Amino acid sequence: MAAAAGVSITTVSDALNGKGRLPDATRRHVREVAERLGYRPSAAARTLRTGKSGLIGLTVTTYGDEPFTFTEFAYFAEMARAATSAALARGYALVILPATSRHDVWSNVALDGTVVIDPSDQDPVVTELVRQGLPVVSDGRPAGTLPVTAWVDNDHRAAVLDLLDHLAAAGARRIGLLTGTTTDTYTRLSTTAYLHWCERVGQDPVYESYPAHDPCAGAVAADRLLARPDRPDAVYGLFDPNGTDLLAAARRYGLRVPEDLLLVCCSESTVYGTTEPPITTLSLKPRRIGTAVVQLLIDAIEGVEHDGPVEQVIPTELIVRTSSQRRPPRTTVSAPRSPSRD
Amino acid sequence: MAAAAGVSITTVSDALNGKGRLPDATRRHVREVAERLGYRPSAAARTLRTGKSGLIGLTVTTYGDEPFTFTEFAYFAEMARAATSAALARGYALVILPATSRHDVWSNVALDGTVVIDPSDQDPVVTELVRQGLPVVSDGRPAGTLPVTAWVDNDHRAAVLDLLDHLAAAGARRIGLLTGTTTDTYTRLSTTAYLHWCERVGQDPVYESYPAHDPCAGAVAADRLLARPDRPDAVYGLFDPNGTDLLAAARRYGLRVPEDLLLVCCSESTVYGTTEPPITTLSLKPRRIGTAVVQLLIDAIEGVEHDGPVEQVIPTELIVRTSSQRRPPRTTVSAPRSPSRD
DNA sequence: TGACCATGCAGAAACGTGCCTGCCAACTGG
DNA sequence: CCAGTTGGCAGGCACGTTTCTGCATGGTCA
Repeated sequence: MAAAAGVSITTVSDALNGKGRLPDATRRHVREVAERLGYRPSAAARTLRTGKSGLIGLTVTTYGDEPFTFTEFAYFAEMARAATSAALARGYALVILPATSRHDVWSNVALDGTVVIDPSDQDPVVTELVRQGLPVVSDGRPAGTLPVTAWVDNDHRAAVLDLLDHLAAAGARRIGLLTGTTTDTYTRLSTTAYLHWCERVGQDPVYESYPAHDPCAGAVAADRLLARPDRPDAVYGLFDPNGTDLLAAARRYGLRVPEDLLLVCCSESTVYGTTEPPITTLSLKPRRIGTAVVQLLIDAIEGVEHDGPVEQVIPTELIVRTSSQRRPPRTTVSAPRSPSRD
Repeated sequence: MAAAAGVSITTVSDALNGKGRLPDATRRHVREVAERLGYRPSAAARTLRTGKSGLIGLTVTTYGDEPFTFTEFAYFAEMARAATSAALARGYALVILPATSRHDVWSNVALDGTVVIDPSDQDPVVTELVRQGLPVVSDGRPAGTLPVTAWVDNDHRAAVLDLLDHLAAAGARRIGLLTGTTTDTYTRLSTTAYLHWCERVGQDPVYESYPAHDPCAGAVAADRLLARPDRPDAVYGLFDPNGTDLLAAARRYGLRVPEDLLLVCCSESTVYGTTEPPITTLSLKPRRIGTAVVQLLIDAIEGVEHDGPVEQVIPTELIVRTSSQRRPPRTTVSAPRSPSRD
């Protein structure tokens, strides 16, 4: 390449990177030759020399044997998409990595930093990365003393309390919970918020737990919850598929929604706008979270100072639909759903 | 590191890579010191030296301004998940890249090869990669003379013909199609298969098109299709959300499913098992496609010879549910859905 | 006219591997 | 006892950048 342009290696580098003291003529000439030859500088060499790879990792905690939970929960898909977009917009690319510390893969890729979704307490991957001096930003407030660079999360407690108040205001006397057996922060915070609320209003807790990664178990647990002698007249489901599961279970028991049973679930799926009846959902705004996480990470990589705290709380949104309104509005032709933009 | 272990750099390299002529004692010693120091060989240097990065790209064609379509279609999410798993299982990591040839990102990452989902004819990214000598495997039979290394696809034509026969056997007299305005291979093949089928059985085609990336437009198009004077008594929707869209539209027009309207859509979403009524779906088996694509790509990277053709056709699966059966089975308590495993 | 500076470029040292080559010691066979 | 072989390691080059330094040349100013 340098030979083809009749200049030195230094000049090529300077011309392409806009550095050095070169007249425009030389710069143009070099770029033109590079274009003609289809020359692409070696990313590996650049990375070796500069120490920056332009790659950031994305790690999703794994339930079960499958490495990812992308599919079951629209949350992860949306969050990952937003993160990818945000990274690309700033010239970075995203690498998807397993949460398990498989040396052979992790050490094969030179990362500038990593996004970790829902890290467990004492997460070995995180501690290893931090030891290497790499910035780590987590989606989900880190448990314990996990030394992340920054984190982004919702206020799960407030969201659940607000949601339960909403159900109570709609007439619910006994609200049930469909929750998970896993110990991740989301499940834990949401469940304790529920228990607190029950204590505050003097209701006996009514809940069923199941392993969230098993879609079959979700349907069974929904059934169990509605089969109880102390059957709730409203249910909040913590996970994405709970809405359809609960709706199906309600139909099996002849319960009308919302007349006999109020329903809310936490989901990012748009299908709940067109179910019969449409189901109220709690959105955690994964796109905003994915974007925020990546921004914080790249800021840390590039040494941008944050005077504020490196914690960011994203507000949730309760999308109220028919399933949580005791008096459903007069049935009218519902407008086609419109795309939500954040 | 070499100094800490009291050996030469060569010995360290040989010890960690299992090469050279070293007694087990030395090998163990070096590995132990490396472990103690938390030493990780530089991925950038290794890549520079060997020419292999252990990274493969994943590119999704973009509709509209958002770089990815992950969310709308469970297909992409499942396919990406399977591809990621398959790559990791063979020691590779996946990098998500934009389909647009943004130099700054593409040239920042050293790839060993790339998976391209649904490349357009004359795709500039593909031709550029091939020019660089990198293997490219596409999900979707490449249009025109696109020089991909290998490809994997379904037999869309056969799938559609089979599906239409199924609807006709269930009593459909006039089958409508909800299709897209885009020119990707999937849409094109499916639509022409529909037109062929219509011609064969002597039915006038009844279809509505809309830009598939716009979820709002899908609902409107579904409405349009059922509002036509030549209203079909069965509809096949090419895209994931069409099922719920059509169901909602049918309710608005007072049409019972499946008594007045048979419904099938192409989707990987599990929600169609619990809608009212459950909707028959055509599954393209994205997990098998994602796995196959990555296997072929890594085989090409590692120089594994294929005596057979480097084309692979994955069978589709028609998951028959109530919505496409004119005589619905006696209503019974439907079993909770079980996870499908491929 | 000589000192000084700006301009335009080239040389060369790293970055951290992998691998080829080579050297020394010890062992082996005749 | 000596040539040949084998085991055990170290030296050193190359991968393709970035960047620091340095060397000319020509212009400016006192």
